[in-house]
Amino acid sequence: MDEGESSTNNSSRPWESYNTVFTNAKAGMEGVDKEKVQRIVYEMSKGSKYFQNEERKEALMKQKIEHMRDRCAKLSSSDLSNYQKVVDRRVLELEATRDLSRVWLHVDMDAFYAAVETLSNPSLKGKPMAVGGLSMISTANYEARKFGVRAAMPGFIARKLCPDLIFVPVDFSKYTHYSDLTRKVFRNYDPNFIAGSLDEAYLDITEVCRERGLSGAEIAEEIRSSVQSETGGLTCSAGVAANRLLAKVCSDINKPNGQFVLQNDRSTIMTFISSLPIRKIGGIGKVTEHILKDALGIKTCEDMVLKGSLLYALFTQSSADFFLSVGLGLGKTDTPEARSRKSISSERTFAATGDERLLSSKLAEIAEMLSHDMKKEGLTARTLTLKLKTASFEIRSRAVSLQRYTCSSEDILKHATKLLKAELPVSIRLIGLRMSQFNEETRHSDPSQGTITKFIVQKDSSKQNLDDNDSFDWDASKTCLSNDERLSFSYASHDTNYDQLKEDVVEYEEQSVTPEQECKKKEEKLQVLEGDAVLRKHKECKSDTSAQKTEAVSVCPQMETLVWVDGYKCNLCGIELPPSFVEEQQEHSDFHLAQRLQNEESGPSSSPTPASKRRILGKEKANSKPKKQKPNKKDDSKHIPIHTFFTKSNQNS
DNA sequence: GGGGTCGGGTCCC
DNA sequence: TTCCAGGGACCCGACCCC
Repeated sequence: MDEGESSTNNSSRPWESYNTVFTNAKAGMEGVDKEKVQRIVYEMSKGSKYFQNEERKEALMKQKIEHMRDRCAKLSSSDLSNYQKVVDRRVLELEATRDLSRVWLHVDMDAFYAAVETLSNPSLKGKPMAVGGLSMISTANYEARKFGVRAAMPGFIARKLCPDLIFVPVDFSKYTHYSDLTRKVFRNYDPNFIAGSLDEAYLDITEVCRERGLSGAEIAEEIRSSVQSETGGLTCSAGVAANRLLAKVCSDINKPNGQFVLQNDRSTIMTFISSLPIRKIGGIGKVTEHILKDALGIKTCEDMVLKGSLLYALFTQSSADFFLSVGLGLGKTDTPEARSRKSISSERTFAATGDERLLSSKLAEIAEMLSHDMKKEGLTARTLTLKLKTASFEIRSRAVSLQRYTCSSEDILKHATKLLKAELPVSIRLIGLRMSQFNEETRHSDPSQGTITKFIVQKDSSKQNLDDNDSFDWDASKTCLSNDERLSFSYASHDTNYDQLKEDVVEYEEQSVTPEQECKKKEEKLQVLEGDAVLRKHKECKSDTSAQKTEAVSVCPQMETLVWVDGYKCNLCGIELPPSFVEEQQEHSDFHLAQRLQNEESGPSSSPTPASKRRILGKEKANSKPKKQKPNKKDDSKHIPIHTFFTKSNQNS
């Protein structure tokens, strides 16, 4: 690109400075006439609202870069030498963490969605094809990529680039099915493999290499070949390296249907890294690349170390640390802790409108979708965020934290409407709703509950045809947890729940609530205690008041003894757990025992307290609460490197 | 000053 | 003809309250 040039330049080739993600080199796009693609994308975008917004963003980025250059220029040599000392110390510290004992493999399916579609419709073979629609493409096959068509490109531009392009609508159920097949293969090599998405995974193949006396390359060959045969022809690419960051870079090198192995040897890694463009690193996107290149002259990973003092001078410590570790070829080598979802959202794009009635009906639709998804996952949350994209592509978000956890579409819509009304009048093309700040107590019992829920869903649904192993593992990989991890996690949470329960009882006694609030609270309590499985049952009964009462009593037994009817059905609350779920059944029995103890101790009126309410309550109690481990902001458990980089705040400048 | 919250931004698939 | 998605994570600065 023409770095110094403004987006409003008078060049005879204005498209050259119109940088979109579509012009980046991607696998399969080597022979593409880049300039032609760039020109067509530019011509089709020019003057549009989208284009104007891109220009606005570009201008902001340039401003940021200028600002950084200024600050760079103001650094004295003594500043720099001080920062260099910091770098030297950090290099030593980071080097000390280098672990060359592991062998990581990153598998990435080749043009996954497109390949699946071709598999189910062989007539598409050899023809340029894209999965998606005229507004957006999810992925394109390699024939289409030759024309410059690629993922995240609007379909109407793709069609211009490739008039014969065939569009196939997205069908996630199909991709999930094939993804499951690949995961069956991965599990044989690493039962705790990390699923990055439907089409990629990280496997720690250290043990399998050692046990079978095979090299990483041989295992990679074997896995790729198994994936191909198990799926009936889907190909994938693999990268093998000492850590996940490098393995991911490697899997892209010989794409498609190839592999690349980077030896676990420091000097080999340093050589590899030395010329590696920073954009190849996961987490360094378009913006970060430009900032590093244009403001600091950093183009390769090696430059990150060479210009370390500038990085520590201009960026926050965590960003600088990440850059430096990239420069040293370091990455995660551990199998990460469980990663649970932090938010759930739903959004829809439509033809821009300022019509209040239309917008409110869209809002209601989205609230309904979100509520449905939350109920499906047994989640309740208390922070609602409204996202709007205006007709001019400006993105706004407005959030509100509620008094209590909810998942009801009425609650969501009520608060979302307030947020939206405050923004009107405005022409909007997208509305999104997100719920976050989940009920933590529920969250702690989530891991095993996911499995339980699955069981119940399967039992309830005659349409389900997945076998148990498949669906369980699909769940596990979604939350990045192995079955073992889920169990241990669940056990750990058990005591917490009981302690929590006792505290909630005490706190509840200090409040007065309306019957309606009590009902809602009961709903939360049920989740705290038993997870979404019982909640589901409870909700089913909710429409019928008398049934609800019966249910509420049945889940709060006093002194009965638990018996597993037919080996799987709890006589006390009716929850169903397969006989093979020995530990879950035991855990469930423990729950009833705890409940009995609690009832004996505090009497029957118990209900949780919303977090906000708890804060208002006596500090003593709040403090005595077992503190949940708050994830460290620089937590190493993240297994997918996603970073956003911020410069240090503008101190006195 | 620390923690919580909100809003904007970046990145990934 | 059609005119730039949707879901999720994380980071940071600013602001507010205690």
